[in-house]
Amino acid sequence: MRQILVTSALPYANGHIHIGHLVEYLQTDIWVRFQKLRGNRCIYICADDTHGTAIMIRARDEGIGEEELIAEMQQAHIRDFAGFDIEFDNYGSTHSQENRELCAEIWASKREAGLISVQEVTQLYDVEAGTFLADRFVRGTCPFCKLANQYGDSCDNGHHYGPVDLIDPVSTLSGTTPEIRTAKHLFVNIERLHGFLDEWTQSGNHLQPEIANYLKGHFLHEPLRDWDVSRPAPYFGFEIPDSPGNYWYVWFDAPIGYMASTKQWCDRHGEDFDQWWRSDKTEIHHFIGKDITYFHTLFWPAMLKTSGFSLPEKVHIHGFLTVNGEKMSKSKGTFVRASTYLEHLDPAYLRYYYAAKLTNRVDDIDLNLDEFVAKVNSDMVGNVVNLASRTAKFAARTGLSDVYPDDGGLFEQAAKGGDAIAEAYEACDYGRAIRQILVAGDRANQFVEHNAPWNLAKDPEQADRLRDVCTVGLNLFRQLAVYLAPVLPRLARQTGELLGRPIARWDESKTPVLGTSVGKFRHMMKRVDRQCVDATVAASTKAEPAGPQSAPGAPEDSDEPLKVEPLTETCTFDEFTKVDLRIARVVAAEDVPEASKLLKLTLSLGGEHRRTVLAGIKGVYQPADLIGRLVVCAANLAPRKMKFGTSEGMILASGPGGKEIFMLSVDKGARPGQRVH
RNA sequence: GGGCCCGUAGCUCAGCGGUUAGAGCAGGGGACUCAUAAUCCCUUGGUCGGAGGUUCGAAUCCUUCCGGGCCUACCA
Repeated sequence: MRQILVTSALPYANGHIHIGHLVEYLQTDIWVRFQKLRGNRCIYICADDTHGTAIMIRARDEGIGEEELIAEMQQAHIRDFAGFDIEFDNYGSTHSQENRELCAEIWASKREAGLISVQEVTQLYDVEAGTFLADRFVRGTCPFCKLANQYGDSCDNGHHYGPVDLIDPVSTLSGTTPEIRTAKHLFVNIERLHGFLDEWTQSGNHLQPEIANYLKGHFLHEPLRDWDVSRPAPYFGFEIPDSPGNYWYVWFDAPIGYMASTKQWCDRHGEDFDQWWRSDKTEIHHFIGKDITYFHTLFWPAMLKTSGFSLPEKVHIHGFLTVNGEKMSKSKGTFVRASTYLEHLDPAYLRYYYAAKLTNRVDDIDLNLDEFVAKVNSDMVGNVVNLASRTAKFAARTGLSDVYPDDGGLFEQAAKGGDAIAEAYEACDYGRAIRQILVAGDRANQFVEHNAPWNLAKDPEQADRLRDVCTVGLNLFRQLAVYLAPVLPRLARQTGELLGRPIARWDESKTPVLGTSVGKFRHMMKRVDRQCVDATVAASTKAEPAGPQSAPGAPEDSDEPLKVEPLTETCTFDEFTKVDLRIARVVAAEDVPEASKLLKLTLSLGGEHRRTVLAGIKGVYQPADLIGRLVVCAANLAPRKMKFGTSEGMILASGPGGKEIFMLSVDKGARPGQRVH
């Protein structure tokens, strides 16, 4: 019997669980249920990730204390997970006494190993809010391309810089201009463990091959940079014991939360913590998304290594969720919260659909809503549950036969197939497992079809034969329920109730149930109603709670854009008139093949006045569609030499970037060359 | 510029060196009527992104190109 400790990444206490998160928690829950069903000793550990600036700011905005905020959010998370039958053995919090102590212990071992150094870090400081500003809390003008309203670390054109280099920086917390301040931060030297990380990441099957390659090419081919693990006060987190006024950075204490949550479980169950985190007896498996690969495959093993804890046996990394082939979108209603889903749909649907789609690769998975309806209905209701539905009624009268009847080897075949299905689950290749289960379901339906119990039921002399056919049908169904139990625990429970024997172990697929009575059949899964899916999307489309009531019929505009890009400082009329905006006609437009975002436009300001402008709108606008249209351009902007030529102005457009760029258009009658006042 | 993943039937995907390339769904035809308009049988449909190469044999291995996605760097 293996002893296995499994974790999912800790959800951040700053937001609610949505269907994207659920890919991971369902993937993990299925794996854990599988392990338990197989008879392995397995615990599923998780917790809320509660520290950091974002929590501090949010609590301040809501006018409540951080601890109140995180307590409420933890309750909401636990409720959402429970609604999807995600069953943790312990769900803790990084803001716990256990975590504080473990952080201190690990910290002490880093000190002892001489891995901690102090370095000066210069950051922007918001005097009014009384806090240093993380990059995403600063907006300003890019020092390279002069693009306004950019984050503190990089701009939409892909330039990288430090927040201190931003032109006209503004704090998004207070709207004031931050000042530059220097503070001492504590750093962990990871480079000293470079050799170990080379070895650990590249051998032993701890990582998927594409991840191991990625690390080799991106981080391990050069010296590893020191890791900044402290933040100066004020910060919501744990103060570093030997460095008053400094707090552990949220990413230092978050993974330690896995251990702290395990500790709570151990204390509740009289278990020895060291048997789980300092023992070769226990396999540790982390399930995470590809976005946090870096922390779990480099820093985390390095931290564990120097502190003498067990290293993960495997870090399982999954991709992101797309819906209908696109990123989840609030405006399209595909950013669906767990709680919203549960108001309209059965969690079993999503558990099944994700399982059918998941592989052991890092690929993104797509939730196609049409396919979601079709797949659940035809696979689960039409194929699997239908087996019970079409035989249980007859068997309720007769019970099951005492001796397993001849079924042409179907039961044995499906029993043997269990090993391959188990292998697929073990490898996190759930899609493969599901495919095999469905094949067994097809064969079982054929058996029922050929033996037509509905005809046997008409002839009293065929009663024994009828009972035998139903005994086979229900036992073949039960095998499917066993194999699907990790994915559909409720179906397994209902099957246990129907046949009077609970499903508790994988091996029960090898032994038929005989000689028992059969309960009254009740639908085990309803067909997915397309309207409920639409209702879920509609309920998710509602904008964030809008501000003041607007006139009936008026569009309800969210204030999100303003939050993302707060208004800048007042400028005078004279300053405004310094920018000479002109109407221009696009007379030529061509692709810049080597550039990823640029189109080369030739603008006419009337007569012979031409301007060449390189505009970052490739992929959003087609060159052919632009020719002839009127645009607004900043005409007196100093020419800028760029990699692909000189740009002699800018086209006015709004939007956050990426595919969302919206050029300003001009009402009819405007003429090229006219000034915009 | 570098890296990774993907490109197989209308859709979602399996197959990853060996008989005429598969499944589910969708489409077409039939059967059945126990079952949640479920099920069963038959069937249409693919120069396996393109081109080279290795091999007795390639969807499968190699090279290269094209297309899609992601990551990362650099330039301005």
